[in-house]
Parts: sequence; structure tokens; C-alpha cells
Amino acid sequence: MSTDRYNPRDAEPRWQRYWTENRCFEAKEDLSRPKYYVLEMFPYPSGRIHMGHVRNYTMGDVIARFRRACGYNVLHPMGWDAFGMPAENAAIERGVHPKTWTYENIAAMRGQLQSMGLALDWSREIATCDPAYYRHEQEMFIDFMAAGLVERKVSTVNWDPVDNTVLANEQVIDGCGWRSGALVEKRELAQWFLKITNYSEELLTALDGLELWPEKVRLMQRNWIGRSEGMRFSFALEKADGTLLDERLMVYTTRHDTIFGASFCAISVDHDLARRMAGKDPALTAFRKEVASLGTSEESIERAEKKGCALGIFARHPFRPDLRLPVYAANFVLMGYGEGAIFGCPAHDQRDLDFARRYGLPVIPVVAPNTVNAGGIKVEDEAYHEKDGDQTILINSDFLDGMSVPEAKDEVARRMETMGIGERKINYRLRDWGVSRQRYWGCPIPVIHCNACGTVPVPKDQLPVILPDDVSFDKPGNPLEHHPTWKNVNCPVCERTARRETDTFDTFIDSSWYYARFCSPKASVPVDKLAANYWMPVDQYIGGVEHAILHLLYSRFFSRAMTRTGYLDLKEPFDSLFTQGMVIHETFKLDSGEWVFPADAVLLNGNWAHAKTGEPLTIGGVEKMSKSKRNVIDPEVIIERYGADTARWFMLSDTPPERDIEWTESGVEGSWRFTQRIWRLVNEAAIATADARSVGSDYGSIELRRTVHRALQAVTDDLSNLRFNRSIARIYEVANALGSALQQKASPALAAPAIREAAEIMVLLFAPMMPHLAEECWKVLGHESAVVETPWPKADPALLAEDEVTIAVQVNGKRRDEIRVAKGLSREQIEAIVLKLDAVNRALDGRAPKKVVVVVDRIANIVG
RNA sequence: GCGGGCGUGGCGGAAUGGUAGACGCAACGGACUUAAAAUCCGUUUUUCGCAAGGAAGUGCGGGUUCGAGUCCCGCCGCCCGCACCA
Repeated sequence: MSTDRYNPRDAEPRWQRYWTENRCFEAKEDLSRPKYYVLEMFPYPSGRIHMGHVRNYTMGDVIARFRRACGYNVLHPMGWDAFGMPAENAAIERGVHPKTWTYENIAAMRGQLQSMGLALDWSREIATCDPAYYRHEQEMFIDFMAAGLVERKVSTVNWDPVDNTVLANEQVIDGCGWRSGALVEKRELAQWFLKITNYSEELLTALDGLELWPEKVRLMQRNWIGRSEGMRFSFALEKADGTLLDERLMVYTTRHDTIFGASFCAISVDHDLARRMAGKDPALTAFRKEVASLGTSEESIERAEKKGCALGIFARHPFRPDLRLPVYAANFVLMGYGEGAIFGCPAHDQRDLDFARRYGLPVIPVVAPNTVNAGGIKVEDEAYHEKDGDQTILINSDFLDGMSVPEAKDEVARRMETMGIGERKINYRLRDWGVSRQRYWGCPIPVIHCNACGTVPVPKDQLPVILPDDVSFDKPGNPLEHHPTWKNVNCPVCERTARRETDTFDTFIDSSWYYARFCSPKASVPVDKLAANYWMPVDQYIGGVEHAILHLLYSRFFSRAMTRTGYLDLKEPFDSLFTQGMVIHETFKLDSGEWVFPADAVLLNGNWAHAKTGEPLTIGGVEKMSKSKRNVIDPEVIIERYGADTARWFMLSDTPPERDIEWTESGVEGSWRFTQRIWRLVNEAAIATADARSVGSDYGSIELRRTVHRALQAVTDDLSNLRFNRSIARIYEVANALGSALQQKASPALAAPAIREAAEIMVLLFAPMMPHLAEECWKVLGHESAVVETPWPKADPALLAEDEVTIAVQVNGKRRDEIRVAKGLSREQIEAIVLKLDAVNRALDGRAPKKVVVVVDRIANIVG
């Protein structure tokens, strides 16, 4: 590299040191200044950063630096989502202790993030595996218990019978354990739950207020919460001989209007009634086993036929004493929703129809378009649903005949309520949050099990419950189970021998409140309220859309639970949310199907081939970077070769931030060339204007100034709205204009102040994206202070106003010419000018203009 | 099945209902150079034409409007989320 080139290897570490030594990005509460809290979803310390991190953290960094320059007191922290299974896997596979592995990874990744030149407040760094962090989680859990937000109940887990361990859903592959390959069983264990369903309605309605969240995410959460308005009511049950049973069958429905179309009832195989009856009924026992073995994967559900097992009992129709409905245990009824029991109305529900056809049950249409005669509609293989635009009425339904669906629902509800057999009920799909994990590398659940006192929370003065280091991974399962001393404790209440809870928290708990901890990361309480009240909510949160539901919903719940228990004073933790797209890259394959590194692909005579073996290659899709597809580009290699600024610039260029961005070698080369071009331009500008440091009265080159100030205005607006790609296009325009001005050597003396101004504004504009280069350029332009301490420039309104405008001239909507006129020229004057234009008369071809539409300063359209 | 989004040059993408293709990438031509790299200048939607100048053009078909990539209706295609939720 020659000396006239910009050398990021020298400049970048130098400025990183400068920012650190001057503590430029350490945030302090300051009530006199407006705050801005920008946060990117914190990383899992896997060991190395990937391009997704580079994109995510670059965006956040641009926002942080931009807001800072605009005068905000900016909080931009970083931490580590440090608990989780990969650390345990490393322990099992390589014998490294999870803690060692995690902290080594953190150290490596911290270095990589620092090499990106991020404007982070490292003094606030937190790691969720640090007892100084998770002790507060334990304390809050104990308070949540007291507030009735915690429940302990039996729940099903995936059990690997060979490894004797619980598996997470993602460790179950095709129904088998990922490590042992053994068929996974369902086991029931007592587990801890956070009562997120207490907030179902609140979490749903508050979505409407999150106007700065993507509509898509709000919708996904709405669907996830899954509110439905219906009825819960019960049927009287009888035996085959007609004798009444002394229990009733409770069902849930949203279509009580179709009650006269009911032809059977179905209950889940896990329904209490099915369990009890199985004891006396071998066929039912066999059926329950069959259903349990089918698994719950989407695929198996898709393929499974609707099947049932008749129980030999019957439900009496509430309004037709003569009618009795056979009751089945059925594979398509879920225990987890509603009452785990339904009535089937085959004419208007596809599943019920499939079931009815299989078992020869009646199909009675009860809703039909009102254009159809009273005879009704025919249902063959497809259940009838109201289509858009259909007006429907009830038929074959006794006292409901002729009513609309809402009227019928209302009438049925009213009658059932009067009869005392049911009530209107709102149901949610949302389930309580199971937080127990039978894992070592997580936050210990601060509870002790005592035979006499039951489950007892660990007294707060004994917190934290520290995860012991001396564990062994020799045996399968949770090492805490085999730890001799940690597990055995005395009951804090009665002091008799008791057992410590060996489950740890779901790591989603760790990430449900870290944003609040960043406000006061060293406080002796979970959050210092003064600090939290100043910084919260997060003004701009950025992360991948893969967290659209779980992490974001849990966080919304947690901030409410923390407010309820007095730790916070807010509801919504994230004011504005941005979900960025993935980084994708081309893929190559051998004929054998084996993936090949793109770096090994070469073009030989127009065909792709392997650079080393010469084997022919086919181009795969452009896909998310992944190790298995071998299309990963290592950010460290890129930063080493081009510097962080080039990588950052590339990440922000061209593609809108919410879309997937394709990593291309040529694109990075382009960014690299641009950094060099900036460096040359700024140096040339500095030389050309060396004698004109102070801006004189004669700015000269008004066009250059106009371009620069308009770009400044546009970039300010675009950065405020996260439109990085558009900002970059405007900065290119400034660079092009500056380049042209420098070329016109005839009048540099006159243009010097304008050139200097252009160079300075350009540097400040790209500074949030390429901070190191900006600092170097700023020095070249003769500044003593750093860019990070320089306020964002302000556009001169006089230069934004135009005195002349271009008006497009159309004839019948087709553009024929354009004219330059004084801004604000009147309708009449414009009309007079355009009617004389040659192009207009040619296009009119002798016809007289019927009408002339003029939009002042914009367009004239002659209708002829 | 339900819900949502998107279709613009060779590519990534710009366009408050008002000159479609800003800006970048790639390609091509030229300058500089012994040469290459780097750099600089230019061309680049398609099509007819030597040119001046036409014609067509934002997935397809209609509509609203003086004017539609943008709004409305109906198709086609691609992508994403949820899914036996009663």
C-alpha cells in the first residue's frame, strides 16, 4: 500500500483507543438533556461474531452516533446472553467447563466487536451467567411468587430414555434424541410456570399502542395470543341404555349458533374422562397409546387422519331432548385448548366433516346463504363456510331459523345462560410460560423442596443461589442432580433436611429484563429506579425477526410483572422496534450434493468448477449464511482485509435494512474503493482550500452548495427513519459533486469556501457509518477536535429554497417537454408558455387544447 | 387452511398520485501507462432511426383520474408467519 492511500489497519485501532481513553461513549444520567436509548438484541457468546451481528450492530451504531451528534444523551450498551445449551454441549464433547468456554468466547467476541469501532458503553457490560446479574433474577422470581405470578404444575417433557435426560424441542429430530438416537418419550414432570396468561388481554390490546413496531410483528403476536370469543357449556351425559350419568361434559365453542348441526361430541385422549374410562376399556387404552405415539410434529399432524374411539356414552342435545350425540375420544382434539372437548358440527367444520364421513355420522347444514331456498345447501366433501359477501341465515335450527349468525349466537348464549348450563367465555391460545429447564448451565431456580413445608423460596438474604462450578459431565442428565452437597440443604423454615431445586431457568428469562439492567448495571437492586425512569423505555430496539414472538412477548410480560412488583414504572419496554433482514450469500454444490466454499468456485470457459479439483459445480440459491452450506464469510477476515468502515459501509448500502442483504465480493470492493475515493477527495479539498480555512463572504459555486445542503437535509431525515441505503445514495451524490468541483480547476479560488464546506459536511454525514475514516478526514481538514465531539450540521434554509423550478410538460399524460421557470410562476403564465412549445403543438397535431391542468412548480398537462 | 408481504433495467434498488429507473454493482468504450493494477472521463430499459425524433415500458387483465409503479377490483407468480386452537 502506498502512502497516499488510506490505511484502516493503522487508523482504526488508533481511533478506537482514542474513544476508549476519552470515555466518549460512557453514558451518564443527565435530566437536563433528552435521552436516547438504542439497543440491539444482545448476542449469545458462541465464540465468533458473524455477518448478522455486523449488520445488526452497525445499524444500531449509526443510530447511536447520529443521535449523539444531534444532541441526545445516548445510552448504547452491550452484554452477553451467556447461559444456554451450547456451553454444555462443549463440556460434554470437549471436556471444557461451560463457564470457561463461555468466558473465553465472550473475550474473543468482545475483541471482535471492538474492532468494528462501535460506539458502545463498555462500562455497562453485563453477562447473564454472572451471579451479580442472575441474583436479581432470583430475587424477582421470589417476588413474582408472592405476587401470584408463579405456579408449579405438572407438564410434559421430551425424555431421552438412553441418555436419561430431558431434551429441548430442537434436540428432538424425527421423534428421536439428537445424540442417542433413541425414541423420545413423553414424561410428566412438576415444573415452574410464569403466569403470562394473566396478561393475555393486556398484552393483546397494548399491541395497538405500539405504533413504531412493524405491523407484521404485532400481527404475529396477536395470532400467538389467539383471542377467541365463544361459549363454554355442558352436555348432560347418558349411557347407551338412556340412564343419566352424574357428570356432565363441558365443551368450548365459538360456533354455538351451529348447535342444531351437532352430530357428535369429541374429547381429547388426555381428557380426564378418557383417562378414567380407559381403565375399563382396552380398545380406548390402545387408542390413547396410538395417539400418544404419533408425536406432535406439524408433519405428523398434517398426515394424521381424523380418528376416534367411541366411548359408548352419549350427550343429550340441550334443545332437542329426543337427540343424543355419541361421544368419542378423538385424535384431533387438543387438551391444551378450551375444555379439551368439543361438539362436532360436520356441515361447517372440515375436521368434523372428515370425522363424520369416516364414522357415518349425520351431516346437517344449519347455515346457508339467504339466496338459497329453505331446503338448504348440500355438503359433500367440503364444509360450508361463509364467503366474503354472502349474507347467511340459520336453517334447520328450530327457534334459530332465519336469524343471522350473530343473532343466533346471541340467542343460544342467552338461552343456555338462562338454563344454567353455560356462559360466554373468551379463550386464548397463549399458554403459561414453562420456565423450568433440566439443565446445568442456567440460573438456579431459588427454591427448596421440603417434605414438611413443601416448596419454599430461598430467603432473600441467602441469595444468590450460585451455580456450583465443581460438576461433572460424565453422567448423562443434569449434573446438578448428581452434585453431592449443593443439592442437599436444610429447609429455611423448619431446618430439617430438604432438597434444593435442581432445575434452572429458561434462558429467555435472562433476556427478558437485561434492557432494564443496562440502566444501572452495577446497582445492588435489580434496577435503580431513578436510572430506569430516565432511560426507559428503549427508544430504538433492533434485532432479527426470529424473535418476533417469544423474546419480545416475554419481555413485554416481564416488564409488566416488574412494574407490578415495584421494580419498574412502565409497561412497554421497547418504544420502537426494527427487525433487520438476514445476510445471505451464494452457494455452490458438487454433483454429489456436497456444498463447496464460494472461494473455491472458479469460472472456467463459462462453467463453474472447483478451483482445486476441477470438478463441475452448480450454483445453488442465495441463502442465509450457514456453516452447513459453506457460504459463511467471516467478518474478522473482512475487517482484517478492508477495515471495519468498509464492512460497515457495505452493510448499509443498496439494500433497505429490513430486507435480506446479499454479500458480494464486488459490493465490498465497491465500498473499499469508495473509502479510498473519500480519502483522496478530502485530501485534495484540503490542499485546494488551504488558504481559505475560514469561510469568507463569497461562497461561490452556489450549485455545489445547494447539492450539499439538500443532501444534508435528506440524510438527516433518512437517518432519523433508518433509511440507511438512501442516506448512502445521497452521500455518493455529495462526493460526485465535490469531485466535479475539484476538477474544475479554473476557479478554485472562488469555489474554495464552498469546496471546504462540502468536504466538511460530507465527512460529518458519513461519520456515523464510517467513524474511523471520518476522524482521519476531519484531521486532514485541519480540525483539532474529534468528529465524535462535533454536532450534526444544519442545512441552510436559504439554500434549500429554489428560485427556479423544472416543470414537466405533458400532452394527454405523456411527457413531451420540460421548461425552467421562476418558482411560484402563476397557473396562467405557465399555461401561456406551454401552449407555445413546439413539442406541444407537434403532439397536439392540429387539435385544439380542451383543457390545461397546471400544478404550480410541478407539471402542466394539456388535454387535447 | 388462515394471516401477512412482495413482483420496477443484466443485478441491488430510487421514485409525498405529477419528468420511471436516483445512487451503487456489473458491462462496454476512452484517457493515463512500456504493460498491468489503481485512477479519471463517457455510454448503458427495450426498440425504430445516420440523425433530429418517434414507439413501447414498473408480473397479467380491467377500473378511477387531466395524470397510476403508487389508489380500487380480478387473476398469476414468489416469499414469510401460524396451523387439528373448536
